[in-house]
Amino acid sequence: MTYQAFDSTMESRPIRDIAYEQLKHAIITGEIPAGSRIVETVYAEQLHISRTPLREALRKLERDGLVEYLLHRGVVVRAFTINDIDEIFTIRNAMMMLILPSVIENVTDEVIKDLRALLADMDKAHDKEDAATLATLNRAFHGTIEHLSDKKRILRVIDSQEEYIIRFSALTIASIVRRSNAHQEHHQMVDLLEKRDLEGLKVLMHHHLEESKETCLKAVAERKL
Amino acid sequence: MTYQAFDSTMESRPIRDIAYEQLKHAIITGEIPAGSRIVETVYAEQLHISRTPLREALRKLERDGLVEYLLHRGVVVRAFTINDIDEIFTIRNAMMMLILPSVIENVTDEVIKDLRALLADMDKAHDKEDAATLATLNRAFHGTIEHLSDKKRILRVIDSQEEYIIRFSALTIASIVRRSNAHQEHHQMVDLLEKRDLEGLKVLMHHHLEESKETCLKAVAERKL
DNA sequence: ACTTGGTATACTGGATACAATATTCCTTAA
DNA sequence: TTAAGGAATATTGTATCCAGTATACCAAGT
Repeated sequence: MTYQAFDSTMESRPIRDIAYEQLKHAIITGEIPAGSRIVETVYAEQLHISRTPLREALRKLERDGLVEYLLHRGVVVRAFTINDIDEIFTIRNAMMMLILPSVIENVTDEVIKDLRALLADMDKAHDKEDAATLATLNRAFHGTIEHLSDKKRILRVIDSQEEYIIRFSALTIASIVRRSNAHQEHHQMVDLLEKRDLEGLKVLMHHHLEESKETCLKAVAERKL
Repeated sequence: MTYQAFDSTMESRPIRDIAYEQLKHAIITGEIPAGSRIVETVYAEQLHISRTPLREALRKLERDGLVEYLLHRGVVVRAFTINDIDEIFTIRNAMMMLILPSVIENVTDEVIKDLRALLADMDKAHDKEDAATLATLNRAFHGTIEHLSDKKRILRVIDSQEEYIIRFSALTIASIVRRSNAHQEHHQMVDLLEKRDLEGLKVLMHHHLEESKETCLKAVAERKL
């Protein structure tokens, strides 16, 4: 954690949101280990903010389930197991299956073009083995597809898992063989989208996310997290 | 809304949680209509609390997606459409399908006994046409089944929809024919659970929740909400 | 030594005070 | 008359303060 909630350039959003994101990131990356107590005064001081916005951030984290609240004892960071990873991918996969019909419905040639442009960039990053860029582009790619859907609440569920997925995608991308397969699958996705082939896309997407999960679980089992 | 966050008997939990629940309830029931602004000072006064816990409650509601936050302009209650109901039931159904295997795994004869006892009470309420009691027992019944699963995160997703389901179940129970069918299905569920028949339970549960959704959507279409 | 009681300390819970920003409405000049 | 500018107001954003509770520690008695 950078231990600073804002820099000199004025942010256009509340400090609590910045604090929230920093804490969330720090927890997900394990920078603040599971079981740690988050003492309000300590973190408020480290982030150079007062307790009030920090507490509001903690309430959000509480709703996210990242921290546990104990009466008169504040919050502690919740443990994070292999089961969690499994569930997170499972939830994501199930939600994806639910929104795909509306994705197909709403996809336009315009979006296909955008996705192809993204794919071109991803090709480059893939050839250069630029994992960091590839990770970012991957997220953009999936995000673009997902947000074709107008199922707001389902998207909210997906988004609530987003941070984890970002964290984990680094693991899946680290696997060379998985990276190649995933890359191919991304191309196929756009093809199927273009053909408006719902069933094909469902099968492919399900497989794609399952493979990601497996790779990720394997990586974690090998203690790479 | 009762416009009072606590009574004279000391509560053993923070005011913010009480405020959170009251606001959530008021929003879901429509007591605070969609589009309303929630001005902190106004509601703090009505609930006889200060702005601090109220704001923490608002942050939670924000994470729930019940209110929308606008920079320097506070929160407004989000609109609630028929699509939302559709999605809520859809999410619940999908999540249910994901946890059923673990439900079957963890079910014990002890729990079956409890469920049968619940069913007996439900029989009575059903015969007496005591809709209110039936609604409560229904929730207990489903809750008992769901929480047999050890999929913590998936349960969290289900629980996040819980309030809505409670609200809507009043609508489905209002339908006499649906009430009867649902009641029968509940009995069948326990039978299938006892037999550890995963596939049968999946089919039945899926059907059960789909029917509830349809009944609910129909009721809403008839402006009963 | 071990337990018990009490006190000090640390921390959360909640209220209030102050600052910053947005909105409203009125005034004034073209 | 209307548009622009600018107080006045309303409301959020943040900090600080006080009170209440739990925990830790220490001392005294058994």
